[in-house]
Amino acid sequence: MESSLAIETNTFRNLPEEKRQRILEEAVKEFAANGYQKASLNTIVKRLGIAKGSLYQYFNNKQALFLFIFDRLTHLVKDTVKRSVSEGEEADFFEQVRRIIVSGINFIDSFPAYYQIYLKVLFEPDVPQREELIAKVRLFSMEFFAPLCNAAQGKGQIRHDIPTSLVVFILDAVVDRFLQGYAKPYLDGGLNLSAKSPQGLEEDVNMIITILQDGLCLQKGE
Amino acid sequence: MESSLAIETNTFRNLPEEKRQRILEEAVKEFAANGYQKASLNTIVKRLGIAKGSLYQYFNNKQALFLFIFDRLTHLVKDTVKRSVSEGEEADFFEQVRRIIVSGINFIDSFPAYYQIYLKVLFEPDVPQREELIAKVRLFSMEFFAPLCNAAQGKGQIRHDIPTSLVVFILDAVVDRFLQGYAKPYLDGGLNLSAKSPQGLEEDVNMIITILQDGLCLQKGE
DNA sequence: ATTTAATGTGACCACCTGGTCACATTATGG
DNA sequence: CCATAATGTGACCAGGTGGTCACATTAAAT
Repeated sequence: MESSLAIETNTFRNLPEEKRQRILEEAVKEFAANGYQKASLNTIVKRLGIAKGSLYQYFNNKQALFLFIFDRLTHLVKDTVKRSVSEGEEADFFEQVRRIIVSGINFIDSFPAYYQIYLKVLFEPDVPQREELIAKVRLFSMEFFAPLCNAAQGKGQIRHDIPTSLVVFILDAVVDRFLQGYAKPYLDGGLNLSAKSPQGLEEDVNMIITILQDGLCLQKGE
Repeated sequence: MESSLAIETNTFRNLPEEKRQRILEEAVKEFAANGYQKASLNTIVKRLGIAKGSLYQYFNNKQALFLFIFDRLTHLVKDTVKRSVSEGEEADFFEQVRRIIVSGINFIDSFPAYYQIYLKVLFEPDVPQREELIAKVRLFSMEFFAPLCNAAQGKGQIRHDIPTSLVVFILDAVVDRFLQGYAKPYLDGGLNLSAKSPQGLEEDVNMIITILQDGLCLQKGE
């Protein structure tokens, strides 16, 4: 049941499922490879073997096609994160952080092209409604981390001499970079994340969590 | 004394200093605003009030102009970091990390357009020789952090149950993101870094260092 | 003053883009 | 079977790009 404010055309909605998927798949590939501006509708229609006019009967313009795809992206993220996190509702603070990272890895594995699009949007200046789009996806990490931190401070699980905003900032920085490094090897700082086995990844994640917990200094118990 | 492998033309090198600066300034502005691909040579020459043919007598093509500018960028980074760090040669590990962050802030304040170019290159897929260029700039953070960590582990300043590579990774992630947030408000996760006074920034930096030192857990002394 | 070399110039080129539209084709329903 | 609506089509458009080149202008050297 689509709303009447749908960004896509009735014509597109009435298309046979198979064709609709083919079109989206190809468009996602193109946007993932080239970002918004450099993505070429000519290339998309050429690869699909359909006329350009047809594409313009499915979506009013390039922007509409892109926004439709990004909307799917946010839904996919939402679902993936929820699935990974909702299980451990009452878990320890750092366990929940760990789950967020794992769900991020899962998302990248499941929908690498969509994650590419997210990265592109993040750093491409003139994608339409960029800030809103980023905010939509970030809502999960931000709106998720902030209450998590507050709760943890309440429960005495983390220190309260540091503002929540700074804690969230550090968590977000490390998590984001870890995922970026997993998707883009040249950003992993030599960790070689993309080539690691699930076990190897888990070890790295656990050590990162350990550092976040106890810091880089020598521990008293050692 | 330029090498004979110079990327720029003799004609450009013989230009009066003032004109050379004007041209570079305008080109830097354009690349900073639009990245490599979308930067327009037509726009540059229009703003400069020179003919396009002239620009092509200074640089063989768009790529040469860009590489010349990026080369200046790496030199500027090198100088800025060296100046900030060399003073505290024998300082504490975390103090040196703090200095790196401060020198990053200094660089962004001094050469905002150049930092913009770096960010663009970092996430624009088809800039020529992107990986080499990134590596050149990263060399400082990576090749700087790694020996720093090793030395610190030797001196017993940081724990040694965590591989150096992971320590470097976390440092790099946090430092990079902090600087990105300082330059791009929508990346600062609500910290509002770009609007803060130097004192405010210093406080944030110090708290981040504290967390890196001692972790997020409640400290025994509290 | 005259020749020669170095620079400056902008119209022009081929190519690509997002978007349009008159027309062909197909489906639908009476 | 036919009329009408829905869908598919690709040549075409204006606007932009990086790059070229024959020519004008200036500087240097003889």
